[in-house]
Amino acid sequence: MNTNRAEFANCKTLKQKEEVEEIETKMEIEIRRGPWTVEEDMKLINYISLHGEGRWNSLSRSAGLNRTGKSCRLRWLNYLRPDIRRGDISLQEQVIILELHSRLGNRWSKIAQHLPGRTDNEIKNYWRTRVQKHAKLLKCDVNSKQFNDTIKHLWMPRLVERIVSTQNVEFTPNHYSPENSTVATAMSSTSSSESMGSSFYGGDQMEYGTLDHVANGGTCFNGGDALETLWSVDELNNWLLQ
DNA sequence: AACAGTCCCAACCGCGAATGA
DNA sequence: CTCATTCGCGGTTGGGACTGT
Repeated sequence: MNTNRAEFANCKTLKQKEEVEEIETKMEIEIRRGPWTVEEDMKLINYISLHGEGRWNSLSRSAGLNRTGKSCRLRWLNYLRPDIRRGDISLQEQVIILELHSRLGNRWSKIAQHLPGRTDNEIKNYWRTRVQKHAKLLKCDVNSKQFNDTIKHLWMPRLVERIVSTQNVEFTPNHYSPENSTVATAMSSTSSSESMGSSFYGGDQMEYGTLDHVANGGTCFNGGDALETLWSVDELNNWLLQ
């Protein structure tokens, strides 16, 4: 025991000191879990504003937070970051989520990259609470071809129709179809932002505008109850039976 | 008003990948 | 190269808010 004490006292490297601190921390302080307090938030914000992100475990200790590095990282990325966008998922964002999910599956962080200010957690929650709810109502699996077709041929066109009409863009039925989509073009006609990359619809070789363009573009619509007001369950079921 | 059921979202957990010693 | 640590992702859960009876 005394030998260890002496070793601790003599340790010189940062790594050694961090290890000692960690041992002492584990012995003396209970790691906090659960909801964050305002005080904890402030500590994290202040520390990151001075020292930047990264090295979350040591950051947690240095900032005087009795939290795991993981917990700090999550709190920062999903809640405290200054560029976080709050509020309902807009209609444009819904279209992007549905489209990207059909291509990428449950790769939430990849999908989130196309939605500035939205976190993977938020998109994941949206999918689970809103989209899966509709699959449940229709009594089909969320990953089934049937449900994917519903999204592709009914849900997305309706969303796009609503976006276009809200933006007062001239709309014809040809503006959106899964096989021949000019949706992004129509939707981005009021947008001033620059195109940033990925093709919007129909696979890698097709060029119908860009998702990022849509995400960044124009007016932001409140889409909170959009799914529920686009159609009734009966209407969906009738469509499925066709 | 009280209770039960459902919804929603912040936070946690486990695992694999990346990085460093 | 190996092992330990850290990071990031996707799945899951707990509990407060909301809604219906």
